[in-house]
Amino acid sequence: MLKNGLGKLLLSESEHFDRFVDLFTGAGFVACYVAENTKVPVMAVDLQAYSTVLAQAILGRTKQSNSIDIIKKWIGTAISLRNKDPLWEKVEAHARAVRKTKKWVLDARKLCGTESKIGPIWNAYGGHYFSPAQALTFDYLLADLPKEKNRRNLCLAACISAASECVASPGHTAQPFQPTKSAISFILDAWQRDAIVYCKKNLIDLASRHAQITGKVITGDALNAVDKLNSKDLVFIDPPYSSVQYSRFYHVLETMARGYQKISVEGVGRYIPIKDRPQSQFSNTSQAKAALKSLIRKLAAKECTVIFTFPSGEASNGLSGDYIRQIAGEFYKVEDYTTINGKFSTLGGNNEGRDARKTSSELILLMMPKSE
DNA sequence: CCCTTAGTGAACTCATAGTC
DNA sequence: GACTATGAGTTCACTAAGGG
Repeated sequence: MLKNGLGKLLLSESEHFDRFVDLFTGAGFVACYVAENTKVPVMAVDLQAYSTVLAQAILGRTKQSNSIDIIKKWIGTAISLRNKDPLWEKVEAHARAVRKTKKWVLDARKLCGTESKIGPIWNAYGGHYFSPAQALTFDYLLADLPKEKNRRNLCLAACISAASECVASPGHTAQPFQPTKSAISFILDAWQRDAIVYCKKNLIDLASRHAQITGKVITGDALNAVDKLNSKDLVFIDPPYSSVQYSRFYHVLETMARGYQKISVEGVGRYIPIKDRPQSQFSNTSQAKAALKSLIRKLAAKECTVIFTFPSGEASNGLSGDYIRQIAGEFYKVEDYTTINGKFSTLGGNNEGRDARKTSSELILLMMPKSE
C-alpha cells in the first residue's frame, strides 16, 4: 500500500500540517514511515500497548541508537542468566530430542508446566506458541530490560518483533498451531528459530531507524484521542475490518508489552481473561457503524483533515467502502483519491471453501473540512 | 538474458459453542 | 433469538538472487 501511491499522498499532504496522527496504528508502518521521511511530528494511537511500544521505538528517537552496546549489555546478561537456570538444561535436552511427533510437542507443554519465577511467557505460552527454549529466553530478555526509558522501549520493541517472527501460529496469535499431521511441520519450523538471533536482528534494524522530529504515542481509544486534536492535524484512519476483536490476535505480544510478571491463561488460544483484553467498538458488528460515524463527526468538529483507507467491499465488521463514503460525505468534502487494486493473502485459506488469496480493492479518501 | 529456486509476507473468516 | 467469543484451519503469489 505504501508503495502503491499511499506513501506519496502521505508525504505530500503531511507537509501542509503541524502534526500527523495515526489513529489505528497497528504495527506502526504508516506512523513510522511519516516520522522517518518528513519533518512533521507524528502521534500514533492504538488500543493495544504492543502497538504503541513498536511505534515509540521509532517516534521516540531522533538519532540512531548504539545497538552493539545494547546487545552486549542487555542480551549478553540475559543469555548468561538463562544458561545458569536449572530449567535451561532440561530445555536443551528437549530441543536435542527433536522429533516430528505429537509426543515431542506434548513433552514441551509438560516441561513448561513446571513453575518458573522469571516471567509470564514460560508458563503461559511455552509448548504452545513458543518452544521451551524460546519461552525461557524471552522471559530472561524481558526480565532484564534496560532501566532507561527510551532504551527499555527499544529493547522491548525488538523482543515483540522477534516474538511475532518466532511464534508458532499463522502470523497472529489467535491460536497456536496444533501437533496435527498437517500443521506439525509449522510448529517444528517456528520452534527452531533462535529467539536471540531474531531479537538481535530486530534491535539492529530498529536502532538504526529514528524519527526526524520526536513524536508521541497514546495507548487508548481512537475516539478519546480525537479530543486532543485540532485543525492543524492530518489524521490517518485505517480502521479494523474484522468482526473479531484484534486483541485476540495479538494477546501474546500484548502480554510482553504490558510487562506482566505472572498471568493466568485459558483455552486453546491461551488467552488472558477477556476483561483484560481491550475491546474495540470498531471490531464489533453491532457497534462499528455507530462508532465510525461518531469518530467522523468528532473529527469534523475539530476540523481535522483526514486520509481514510478501507477495502471497498463489505468487511466482516459490517463496515464497507460505500458506508464510509456516505458518512464521510455527510461531514466532509470528500476526494476519492484513488482505489488501489491488489491481492492480499488471507493467510489461512485453503483454496477450498475459503480463498487463500483475495483480490482487494482498497479505497483511499481524502477528507477536507467543509468550512474551507 | 532468461529460467529456476529460495525466501517471504501490513494476517482472516467460518462454524459452533456459549451467554444474555 | 440475538449476539458474541472461541475453536478450527493453517498461504501461495511474487520478487530477488543465482545459475546456465
